[in-house]
Amino acid sequence: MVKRAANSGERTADAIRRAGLKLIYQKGYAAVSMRDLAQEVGIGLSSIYNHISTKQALLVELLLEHMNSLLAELRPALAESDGLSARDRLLAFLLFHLRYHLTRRVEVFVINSELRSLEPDNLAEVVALRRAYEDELVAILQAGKADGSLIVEDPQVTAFALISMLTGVCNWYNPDGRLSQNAIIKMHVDLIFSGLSAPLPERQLKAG
Amino acid sequence: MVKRAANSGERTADAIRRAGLKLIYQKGYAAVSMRDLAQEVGIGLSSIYNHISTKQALLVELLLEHMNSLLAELRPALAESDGLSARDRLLAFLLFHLRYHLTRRVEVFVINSELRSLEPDNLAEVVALRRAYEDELVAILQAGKADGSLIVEDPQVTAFALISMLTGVCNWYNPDGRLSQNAIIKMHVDLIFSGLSAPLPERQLKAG
Amino acid sequence: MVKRAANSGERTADAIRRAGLKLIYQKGYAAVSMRDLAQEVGIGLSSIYNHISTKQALLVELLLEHMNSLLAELRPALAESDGLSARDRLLAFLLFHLRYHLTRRVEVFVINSELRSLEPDNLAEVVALRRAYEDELVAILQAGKADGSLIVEDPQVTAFALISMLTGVCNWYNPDGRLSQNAIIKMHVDLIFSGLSAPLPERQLKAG
Amino acid sequence: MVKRAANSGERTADAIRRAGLKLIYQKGYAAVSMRDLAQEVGIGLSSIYNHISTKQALLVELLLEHMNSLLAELRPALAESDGLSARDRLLAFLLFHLRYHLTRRVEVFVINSELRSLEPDNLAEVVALRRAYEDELVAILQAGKADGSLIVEDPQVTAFALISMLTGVCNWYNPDGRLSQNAIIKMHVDLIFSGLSAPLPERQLKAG
DNA sequence: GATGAATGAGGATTCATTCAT
DNA sequence: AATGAATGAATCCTCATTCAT
Repeated sequence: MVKRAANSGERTADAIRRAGLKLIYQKGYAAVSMRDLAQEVGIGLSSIYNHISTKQALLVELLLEHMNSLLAELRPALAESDGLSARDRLLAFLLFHLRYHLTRRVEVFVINSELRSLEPDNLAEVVALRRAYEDELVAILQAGKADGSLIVEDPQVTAFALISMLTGVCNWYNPDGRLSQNAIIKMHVDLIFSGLSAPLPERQLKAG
Repeated sequence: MVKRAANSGERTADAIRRAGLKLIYQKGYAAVSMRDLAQEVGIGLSSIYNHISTKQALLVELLLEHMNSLLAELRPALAESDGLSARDRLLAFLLFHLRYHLTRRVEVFVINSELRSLEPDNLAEVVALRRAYEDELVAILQAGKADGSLIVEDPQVTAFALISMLTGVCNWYNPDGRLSQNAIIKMHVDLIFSGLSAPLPERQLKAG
Repeated sequence: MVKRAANSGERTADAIRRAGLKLIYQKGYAAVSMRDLAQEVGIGLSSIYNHISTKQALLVELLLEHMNSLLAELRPALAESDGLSARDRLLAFLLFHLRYHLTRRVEVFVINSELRSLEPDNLAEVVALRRAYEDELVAILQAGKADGSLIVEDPQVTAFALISMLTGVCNWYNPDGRLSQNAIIKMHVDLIFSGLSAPLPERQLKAG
Repeated sequence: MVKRAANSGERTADAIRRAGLKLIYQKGYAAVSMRDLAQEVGIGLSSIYNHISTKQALLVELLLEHMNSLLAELRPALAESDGLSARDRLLAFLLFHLRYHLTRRVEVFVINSELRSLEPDNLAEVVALRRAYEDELVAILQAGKADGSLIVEDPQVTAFALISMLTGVCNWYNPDGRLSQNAIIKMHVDLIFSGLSAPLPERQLKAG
């Protein structure tokens, strides 16, 4: 009795993913009920199970899809600076990371807050991808430390610190706010490369 | 079967707060059940309600207590550098923030992940305190921008960026790990003040 | 384990209403648990919520349905005596009221005992219907007072008194008892129209 | 540490009874919690159990006390009309009943609505007293039927009808309302003795 | 006599999920 | 693919009652 376009199944499945992402972002995985989800999508509760097998499966799917696309887009972004210095590669990484995270704030927030909602096996899978991403940055920092183009004492710690800072923008960035993405990106890049300390003459003399 | 001691009431209430903090940290507020909490404390489920009025009230109490103690301890820490330059005051802030957050990782994690579990009124109260804390940093950055001791384009953005980075250590710091608190603190302070870019002669020349 | 039929939904909903009415009659609204109700219906506890939204909603539904049907049936019953004297209209009202209340004793008892279990808004709605019913009687008594066919000092008070008396039969009438509905109705009508006082000659003389 | 007047125990017990009566009247026995009761009295929850053994025991105590005092006051009220006609004795009963019920509306309401909250043994005890009261009225009606001073077909049914009507005043009487107790009493007595039917000339002729 | 703390049982309601239609 | 009905387990919280202090 109910007729839909040929790909209505895919459309519904997509709607479920989108609604799931939105609701998990707003309320957290544990606080989102399948009823909430069904209502947001506009279908009956039990219909959801024609498209996903489990609430947990939906979360896993969302997180894996995010991590895979993050990694998939990182490689070409870094490739452009392939022969260049670690410093340039770091710049490329930063630009990519910030652009990507500012654009997909919701996914980023979710993955950072819902790791603990994952069952062990699923957690391992997601964490592996996340580590792969971090390792790209660690590798750059190690190279920079080696070639002297970057001042890095502990690449792992620095990588964590940078990712924490850069990912934090998702928590407050508002696309309708007073600052453009480019402005925000520039500020962060400057901060990371140059720090806050002003190299004033007198201070340089004192130090000397 | 019933155990009682002089101030058993206070002791139980404390145990509930401690257990609540721990469980919320591990599983998230929404995923912690009052049964879990009772079992962790080692009392009957209904006994919990002799000490807290509501699950939500427990969360609020934990978060407010944390924010209040954070602010209370910040003031004296900053007071020591009262007459000094903005740069010195920033250093004092960074040292305090890192030390405090490395010491109370659990509370910090909880407050950063459970704001969305707060009912509107409670959220407003907690957020107000959090803003007061951030504003201390913003004020320092503004002063540094004004007196030229710090390179800051947008104090608000920089404050967010710094807090994101500094708070991120809670996510990975392990007191039994290979790095001491002091080492971690030093790395972060260096990164914030000086950035990663190495001021090598050849680069300066190139740039010039 | 799962039973289903064409319109099993409606059937279950009806069964819930019937069981609810019966249990509330027997034990009182506050003393009926949803477990009791589910057991009486013969379904799982949580299944009830596929048919009603709330325990309170069930009560409201029962009471409103009763009041609406009472009013709906009153109008045609009165219509037959439309052009007649107030005395005749009163008789029609009494006959209708007694017949109806003797037939639906359970609903009548419930509505008289559970008004205080209603939340304010629901109470207002039910009370409005109840007042509409009372007003029909008040209007008849007023007309009778006006045309002199009835001795009525205060129509409102008399209406309350009559309804109290007539509704009281629900508390003791037993369809298997020694008295038929008709006998009971006759006694009440006689009492209301003529009172208990015997018009003995000597007394009439004394009064004269 | 806590000192009270000598009879503070009795005072508290009384306060509990009063508060219990009030709350049961307002919300119904099942809906009143011991917490409610303690709060109304202004003492700690567990302190209640120094004065009553059980929630049910409180209800029984209230109801028995009411019935006993009702019966105790009825006897002298009837004694005054001891040698007189059944009609006069009925009048005495009506006056007593109305006066008493108008004065102790709360107790009357409670006993009429909470019989079903009584455990079987307690119910039997209360019902026995209630029957004794009703039997006084039945006896008067029987006497009136025998001596011809009252028109009564079935004394039992008439007794129920009268008590229902007379007790109903508790549901709407308001001591601050427009009608005095005396006015209300007169109306009811007139209604019971004379009925509503007006003895108009033409009707008398028709009847003759 | 008063009470703070404890408790097992039970309160209404929601949970994720299944399955026949 | 969609769904209404069903369900056992779990949700937060309140219940009347007890008892050591």
